[in-house]
Amino acid sequence: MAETTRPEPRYGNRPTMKDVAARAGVGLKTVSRVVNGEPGVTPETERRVREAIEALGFRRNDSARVLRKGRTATIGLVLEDLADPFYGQLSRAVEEVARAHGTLLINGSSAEDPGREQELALTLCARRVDGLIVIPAGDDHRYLEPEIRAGVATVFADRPAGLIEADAVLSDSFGGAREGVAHLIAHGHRRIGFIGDRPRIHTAAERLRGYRAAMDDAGLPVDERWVAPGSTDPERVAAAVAGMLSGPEPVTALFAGNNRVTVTAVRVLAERTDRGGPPPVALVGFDDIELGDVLGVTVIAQDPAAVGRTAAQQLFRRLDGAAEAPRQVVIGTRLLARGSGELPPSSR
Amino acid sequence: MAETTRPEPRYGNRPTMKDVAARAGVGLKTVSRVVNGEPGVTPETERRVREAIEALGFRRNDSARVLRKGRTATIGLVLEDLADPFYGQLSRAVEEVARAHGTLLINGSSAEDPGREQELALTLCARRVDGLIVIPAGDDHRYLEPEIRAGVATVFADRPAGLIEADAVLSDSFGGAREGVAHLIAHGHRRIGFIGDRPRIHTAAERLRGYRAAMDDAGLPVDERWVAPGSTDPERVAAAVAGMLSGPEPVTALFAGNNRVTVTAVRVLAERTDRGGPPPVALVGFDDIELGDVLGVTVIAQDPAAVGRTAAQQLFRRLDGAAEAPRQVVIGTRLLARGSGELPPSSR
DNA sequence: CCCCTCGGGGACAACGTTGTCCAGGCTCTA
DNA sequence: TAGAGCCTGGACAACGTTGTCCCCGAGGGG
Repeated sequence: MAETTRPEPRYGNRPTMKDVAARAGVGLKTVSRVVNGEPGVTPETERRVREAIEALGFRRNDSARVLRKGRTATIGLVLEDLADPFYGQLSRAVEEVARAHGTLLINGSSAEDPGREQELALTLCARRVDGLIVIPAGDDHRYLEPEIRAGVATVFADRPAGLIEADAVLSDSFGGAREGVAHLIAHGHRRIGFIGDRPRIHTAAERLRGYRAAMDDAGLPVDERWVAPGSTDPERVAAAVAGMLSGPEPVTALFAGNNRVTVTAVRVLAERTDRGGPPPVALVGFDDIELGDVLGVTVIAQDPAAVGRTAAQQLFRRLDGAAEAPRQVVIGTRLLARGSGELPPSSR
Repeated sequence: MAETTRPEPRYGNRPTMKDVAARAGVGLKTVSRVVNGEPGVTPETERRVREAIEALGFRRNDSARVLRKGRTATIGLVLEDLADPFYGQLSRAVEEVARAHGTLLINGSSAEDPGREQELALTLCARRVDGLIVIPAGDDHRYLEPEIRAGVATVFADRPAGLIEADAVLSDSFGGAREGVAHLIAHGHRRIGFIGDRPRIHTAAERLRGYRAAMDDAGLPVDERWVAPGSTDPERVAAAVAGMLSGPEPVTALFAGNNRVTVTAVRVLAERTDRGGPPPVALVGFDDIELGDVLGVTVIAQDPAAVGRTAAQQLFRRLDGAAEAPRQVVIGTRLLARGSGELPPSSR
């Protein structure tokens, strides 16, 4: 027994090209030629090889292929939570672009945990993805520097990179929020509440900045009790809404900083109305929600598919060798007026 | 120049263990020992190796590792459309189980195209995933037989496998639909419409069967004009709804066969009501939708996360060597009464 | 003081594929 | 008919890692 290694079940003992070659009575390289559609094989030989492949149920081992060729034809996408429709659509758009380039996509969720983001991104690098699209959870991406230097094309989406220079594709959070709040002001509101995600998150900070800019543009003061940045946890959001609507000078309108906040706000406001309670409160949300049209919720709509598509296209441009300086692309937002944002201030 | 091959940029010339070994002044295997936390390395040597790793930005090449070890620590998930919240949640649940097992998940969308399902599944097999979870788009999975025989653990989710024996985790489509339709009957409806997905899809057929069973249980006849299986395309669904609500004997209630149909139905019915039109129509949908509570839509709720989690757990049981006969697990559904399903029949 | 043991470290082969190079047989032409 | 290609097919090395085996040096006991 000269046999040495053989560690485990070994892919359940799959046939290799060598086995196919033996069965077809040809050389190893000839099988490789057939499998890869390379020229230089007689039809008769090819037939024999294909027969053997069929009979043995052979399938080429891509790990070995990758090792030899140096390219994996794979890109990675690190996102926040696949169960969030926003990221689902974004991911899907990336997948389609990848597919068009004959490339496989691996996506994973960071669950908004910077540590997990890093772990995931580096795992993907160890698998030697050709490129990486990252939707940041953290705000320090220096850990990616060695990878980028080693040739992993990297594009950030939805939020910019932290502490490194890199391509990024973003939605216009600042402009969108400013427009949404201005819309409320145009409909007569003066006391407007802002409920957003943690300001450590770039988009959340930008939206808050847009809110303040719109108020400032109109010469309106901002009472800090109207501003509630923090987690998107439904309980926290519900409490914030309740807080802003109580007291001597309640807000007459709300701006919700993202789709999860909007959903909770809609729910809370609906309960309030069901109880035959106080007059309705105007609402504009950042990012569209499903059935928003039916519910009559006015939103600043982002285009997650466009963000994903654009990021993927930029990534493939880099993979094709584009070497310009890193650039930021901003995807515009659209105000969809559906009723909730056009309510006049209640008379108290 | 004895150098021969060197095909392409080669991962951008990443350092290998050999480079690390050279820099640290140790043997190749010693680096491997450090990287894998194997015993038999002096602290001093380990320190030198780690320093070299850091300095060079070395990261182990998992392709080579996989080739050598024979296990990829990767599973694949073939689903229909990642942008659909149902699959997003399912995928996320699978991801969490995989993560707990130190395994990476690769998911891809078949776009409901059987050809794409097969292409994707076989691509994943070529990458030597250890296991595969498939949400079928097609109804013939014999193409997977060689893979399964070769040792790829395979579990089907949401829909059973076609023409092969395999584990499957399903929602109770038949029972759920039957319960939903019975609910409408209990609220006085006699003419109930069914709008579902293409009956080639197993779950769609089961739900239609559940509809018929409930009608039959109550001794009610089914007019074939009330039954509209087909695509979930909004236009088709809208037309079907319109058709059922017109004519001399319109239906007084609708059962929607899945979340996409429900969404369109809600939208169409809302428009009808906005126009101050005819009396409301009762609606029960299969599968929950976002904000269904706010909208007051009665649904038969599935638990996509439970389906995904259960399928993943079964997969890992197989990977751990479980060898019982293939088995089907059925996850129950829950009726959530929220108003739309409790409306009485309109008096015309 | 010598031998034996033990433990750290290194040489080597092998995983399955693909790129290079060459051998042999064929055809075509001078 | 012989020489010059051309076409088919195969031998071999290399990709980066890990498993096996062995060597060498230090330390302890006889």
